[in-house]
Amino acid sequence: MRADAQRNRERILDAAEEVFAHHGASASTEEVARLAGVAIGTVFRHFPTKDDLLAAILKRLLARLAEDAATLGGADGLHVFFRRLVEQAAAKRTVVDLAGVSVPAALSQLGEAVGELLGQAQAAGTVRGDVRRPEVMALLVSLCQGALQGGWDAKLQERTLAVVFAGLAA
Amino acid sequence: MRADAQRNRERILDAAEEVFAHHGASASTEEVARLAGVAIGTVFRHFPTKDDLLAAILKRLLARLAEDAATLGGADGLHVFFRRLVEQAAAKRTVVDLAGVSVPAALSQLGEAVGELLGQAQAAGTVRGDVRRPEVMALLVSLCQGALQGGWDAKLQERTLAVVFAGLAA
DNA sequence: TTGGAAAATGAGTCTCGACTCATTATCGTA
DNA sequence: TACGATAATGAGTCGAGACTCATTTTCCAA
Repeated sequence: MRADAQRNRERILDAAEEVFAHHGASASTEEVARLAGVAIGTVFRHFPTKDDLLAAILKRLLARLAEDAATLGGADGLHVFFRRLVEQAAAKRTVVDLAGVSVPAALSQLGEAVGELLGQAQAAGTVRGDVRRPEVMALLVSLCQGALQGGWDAKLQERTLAVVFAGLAA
Repeated sequence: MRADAQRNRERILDAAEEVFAHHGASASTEEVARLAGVAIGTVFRHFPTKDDLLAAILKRLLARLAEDAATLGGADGLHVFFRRLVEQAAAKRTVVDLAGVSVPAALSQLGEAVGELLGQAQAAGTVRGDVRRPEVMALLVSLCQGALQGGWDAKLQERTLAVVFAGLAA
């Protein structure tokens, strides 16, 4: 791949992340091109359809999250991760808005990272032993959705998470 | 209002509820008109913009939910209501998909009904006393969002709700 | 019954956004 | 450097869907 192509690809991904974070997945490809400083045709050369573009940034984002999760650990790693994700969701629509686009590989990667955190929390006795990964993921997704849509303030977020954490606790 | 106008208004609302439930808020007004058996112009005579139509069915739906909540009560009324709502969310996109449209009056009506259920559950000792209405609403909205998007099966729904109920419990 | 107001009709307009492609520019190799 | 391959450009096509309005139909009060 030629150097300019490589450079533009990165620019487009960065721009797309920014644009979709602010205006949701319904933002136009044209807007992405403008922010990236390339012509619209260039965007479509790299990502033949809008869905391809969405899938690409979603994959990147999920990978980043999984990586983030992997650096955490210990008794309250899971709790920290929950809080961090919910906070981000309120600010950035991206992850949340993209129900339609699927990137199975990236998602399962995140799932494993969360499973790891759950295991550690259970080992430390911070979380009940009979809780399993699927419901933890379900709660995570739900809370992100809710935070985005509801426009929670810090207080409400804390109180809501407190209820969920209590439910997870031993 | 003339009799035919009244009749058509009802038909349109019913059709809209059906259509938006299945295909989400992005379904076309034309589709609604077709199902209602009226011309597209008739829909716009009754609801000048698509948002007006969405707001109208959302208002209806929230009122129905509030009414539903009002018939419940006792120690586990809140729990029953949670479960019922989450189940519906998985089947019908309508309530959930409509983040953008706001119908403050209808929403606060639902809020009060939930508050009432919460009060009763707390009086019965089924729910901790320090839980307040806003976080209960936040959890309700979040779980509906999550259920819709995640396509939960019955098992997962039950396990997820179990965690939340444990968090609410005394 | 009938006249006119209210309502319905649906073909047509308009906007917006995804996507194309002939042309032009840029890169990297020989 | 020169040149062919690769990439970028952006005006233009296309389809979809919200909304309009001149015309026709329906209701109902007198």
